[in-house]
Amino acid sequence: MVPSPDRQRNPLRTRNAILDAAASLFAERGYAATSLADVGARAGVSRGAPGYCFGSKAELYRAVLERAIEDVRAAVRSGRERALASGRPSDDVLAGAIGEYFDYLHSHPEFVRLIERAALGGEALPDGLRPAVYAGQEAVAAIAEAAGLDAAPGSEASQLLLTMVSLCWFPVVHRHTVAPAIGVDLDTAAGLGRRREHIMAFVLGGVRSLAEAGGLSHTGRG
Amino acid sequence: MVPSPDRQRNPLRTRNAILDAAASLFAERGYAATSLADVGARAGVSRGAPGYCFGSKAELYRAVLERAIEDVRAAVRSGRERALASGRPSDDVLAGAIGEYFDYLHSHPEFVRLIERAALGGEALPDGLRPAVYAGQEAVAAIAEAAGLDAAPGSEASQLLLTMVSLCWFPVVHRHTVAPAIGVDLDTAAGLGRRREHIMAFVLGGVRSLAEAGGLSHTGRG
DNA sequence: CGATGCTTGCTGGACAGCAAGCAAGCGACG
DNA sequence: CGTCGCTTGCTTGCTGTCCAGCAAGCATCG
Repeated sequence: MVPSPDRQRNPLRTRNAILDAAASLFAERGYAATSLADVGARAGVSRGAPGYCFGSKAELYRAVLERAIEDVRAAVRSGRERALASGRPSDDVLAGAIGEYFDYLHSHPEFVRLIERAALGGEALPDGLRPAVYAGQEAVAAIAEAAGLDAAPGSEASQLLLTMVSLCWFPVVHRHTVAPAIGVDLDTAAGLGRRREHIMAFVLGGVRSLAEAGGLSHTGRG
Repeated sequence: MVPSPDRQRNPLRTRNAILDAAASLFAERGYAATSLADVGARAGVSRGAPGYCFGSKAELYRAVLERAIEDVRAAVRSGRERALASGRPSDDVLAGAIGEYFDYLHSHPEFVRLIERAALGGEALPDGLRPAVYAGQEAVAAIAEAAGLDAAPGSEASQLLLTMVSLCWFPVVHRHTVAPAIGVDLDTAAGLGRRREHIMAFVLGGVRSLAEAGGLSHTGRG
């Protein structure tokens, strides 16, 4: 790697370039199929720079995961605050949350792939996922507020959140495999929008039906 | 690999042993992180046998995927036939289909992981997935019958099936990651059962609500 | 029935290519 | 000049592929 003359020394910039490159490559190809040389090339640094900056490949992977999870945690928090500030009816807030989450995942497919691969495991140690738990708990609290449910672990709010996450997550991963095989188009903006609407309508309908049937503390609008 | 004296020559048995071993290893560790020597060891054959029987690693992977998809296609077909023969009300059939699919995936986590990795792609060519399309179309037809909907591509039946698949699929993959972070227990039989019930109730509620709101041709019971 | 010659299933050594990690080197900055 | 950030040459271990060889079966012949 010939150092271009205009490039100043900038450790932080290098570090972030390597993190970006590694994140995209790990997401695309997986941990085992990505070499440190590939990462260096995409980051515009030398073959050895990733190893130098992060000590080892495993450590680089950990750092990538940590940053990704911290990012999504920040997104959850900001979304929650916006929802709280809006003062809208709970059904609207719930619908808004679903739509926002759906859009967030579809504009960060790299994040989804990364986490998906980590969850499949085996390729490398998925430690350093501690912050993920906090992100999850914050999300449960947010959704419980929105739907007017109890936020305890194992509660209906948890189940509801898992349902929302499942529905928003799947189309990102299986956009080009299961979805077209089933006959759902997710390649066009229109198709994606239809899926989005379906999920929102479906979840709201399901919540309403659960509330009626199970006598939940769902407060409807308020 | 010392050939055990009792082991007779048996090409089919060897081939299947290699396919089994490769399927479990690819599912556990991914394509790139699995060596042909590992496959041979787990299959109880020599290091060179996988390469000899399948020509190349990529070809072995293709064969593994093909068999897995063929298996699930058979399962879909048999489930559909059983549902048709039962003559039960459509809501019951729908609920039964969801429950069966949920159980099928949870008793074949290896299949889920395999397909998930293939969908994430990049690791290897996900060709030979043509049979998957047929399986998908058969499943749409089945679900359309069950819910009394139109089975055309892009129809509500497709959307509904994708919803069912998403909900049943996700807990298998994220059983030890997202689910516990959110506070949903999927490790005990009781927790898994709760999730199962939640999904079934939720989908039925959603379908009913869609039918009421959108004026769908959902025929309720019949 | 036994011997013979060929096919086929499978083994394990050889080899080339690649990737991670190490360390010496080198230019820039303080 | 010393330190820091990074590069580059090299080592070492692993992996896919090729291939020569061996042994089990099978058919044909004596």
